[in-house]
Amino acid sequence: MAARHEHIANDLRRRITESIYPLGTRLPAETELAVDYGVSRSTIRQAVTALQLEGFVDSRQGARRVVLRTTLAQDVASHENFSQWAKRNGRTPGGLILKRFREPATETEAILFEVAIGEPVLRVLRLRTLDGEPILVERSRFVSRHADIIESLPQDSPSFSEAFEAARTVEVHGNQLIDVAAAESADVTLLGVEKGSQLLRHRYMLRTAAGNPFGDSDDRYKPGTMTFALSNASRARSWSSLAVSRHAR
Amino acid sequence: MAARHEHIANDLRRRITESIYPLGTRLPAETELAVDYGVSRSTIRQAVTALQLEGFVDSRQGARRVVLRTTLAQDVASHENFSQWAKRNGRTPGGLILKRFREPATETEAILFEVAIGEPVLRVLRLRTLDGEPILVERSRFVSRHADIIESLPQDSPSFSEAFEAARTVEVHGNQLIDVAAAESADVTLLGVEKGSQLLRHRYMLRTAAGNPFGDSDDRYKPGTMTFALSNASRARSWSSLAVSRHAR
DNA sequence: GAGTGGTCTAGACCACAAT
DNA sequence: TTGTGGTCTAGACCACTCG
Repeated sequence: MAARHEHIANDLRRRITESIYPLGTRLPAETELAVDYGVSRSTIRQAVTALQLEGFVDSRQGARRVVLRTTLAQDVASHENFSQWAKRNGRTPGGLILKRFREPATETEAILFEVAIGEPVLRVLRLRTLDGEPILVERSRFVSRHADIIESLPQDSPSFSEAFEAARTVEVHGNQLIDVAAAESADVTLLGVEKGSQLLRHRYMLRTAAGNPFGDSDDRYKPGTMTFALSNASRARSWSSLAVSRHAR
Repeated sequence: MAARHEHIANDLRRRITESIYPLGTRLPAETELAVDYGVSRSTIRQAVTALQLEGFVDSRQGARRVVLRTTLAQDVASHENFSQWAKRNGRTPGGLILKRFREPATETEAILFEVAIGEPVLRVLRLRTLDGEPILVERSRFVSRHADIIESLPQDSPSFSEAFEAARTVEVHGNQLIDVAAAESADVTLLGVEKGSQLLRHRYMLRTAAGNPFGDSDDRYKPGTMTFALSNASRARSWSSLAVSRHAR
């Protein structure tokens, strides 16, 4: 099914996050890993290069790779969404739609989403879970046919994006904002945090691959559950085929 | 000097930006490029994978690579530092060093910063202000000659990076992490927040332009004072209805 | 000097796309 | 069916790090 280098990358990533290879330690040499996994050195290089690009390890010619970080983090510069991220890390994403209703677009929304004022906009309040644990509260808005897709989904649909893909609508994050926001009453109840506590907030526009906006989202994470990573691609080293998990269009 | 795959990547990038391979066209096949450049297919793959990661081309098994964008958009906001950001927005950045002392490098720090165990590492605790208002608490570590630069600065120096620049040491952020962290006692006192409250945390390695690590930092912002903005629009660049759903960076 | 990562070759087979 | 990219192997040599 999955390629060997992907399996190996997943395994090494797990070893790092589980502190089998703690922060600041050296990874085994490529040749050693090749023997351990019973593959060629090239295949090992494919795997560790993926970890390097994700910022887990640093690599310098002549020296062993060093573990730079040990926490799982969503890469905000990629187009991977929450459920894809969860699955790639061997976790089970879940979702529960709590509210789902249409309202006419306000003037602001009309400009934001490039629709007419008064055109219906679907508003969704959803709790998202990881391995059954509440992780974040998602407040999203959708226009036009994307709203139809969402309305046809069951209440506990784990992933909207899969439905978009099935409908041949590719979803892409545009500009993103990250800050903290005070928990509202819904957040307090759903995430089990104290009233007035601060949540990690991630806001972003949703766009089709053609660049047309079709909605946005405001995701608020329970403290301690999520880290966002971004890499300064100035050290853009590469080599053939990373562990790029793709989805059909 | 540079590797062949780098030369080839540079050449292909130039051909794309100069519209020798215009937007939406197909790149030559790997085997064809291999013959043209007189190298093996693997070397070609190293080159075109770099272009793929930069968002210039899309790659799908079985089909030729397609040109996705033709402009040299600078990749990812190399995060402007705090004082630069403040000045650009017409605000006055300030800083106050509260602690500044050297301690021998632990084993982890030695590997992380590529120094010998026991070599002195400068630890700095600093309050940073905006128009006189406390905004964030910064915990940073520096090695070697960078430590000397910091130690020579006055206690209220508004910007370390300017001192680095004056010393001809270019500072570059590497991988960055953003999450929330509980306020420690120092944070409570300095930022005037409640005990146990959550702060927006920004962690990053410091590297020279050559890629050598020379320190790191852990910055914690008072809620409501800072928002991080980023965009992955370069990859979202449109081409009809192509699938651009991937992870990796 | 021994070990390690960076580069490169010359094959092979497979999965998927286009026609 | 043919072409193409994705994966993988088993070598080789070089540049660099480290003890």
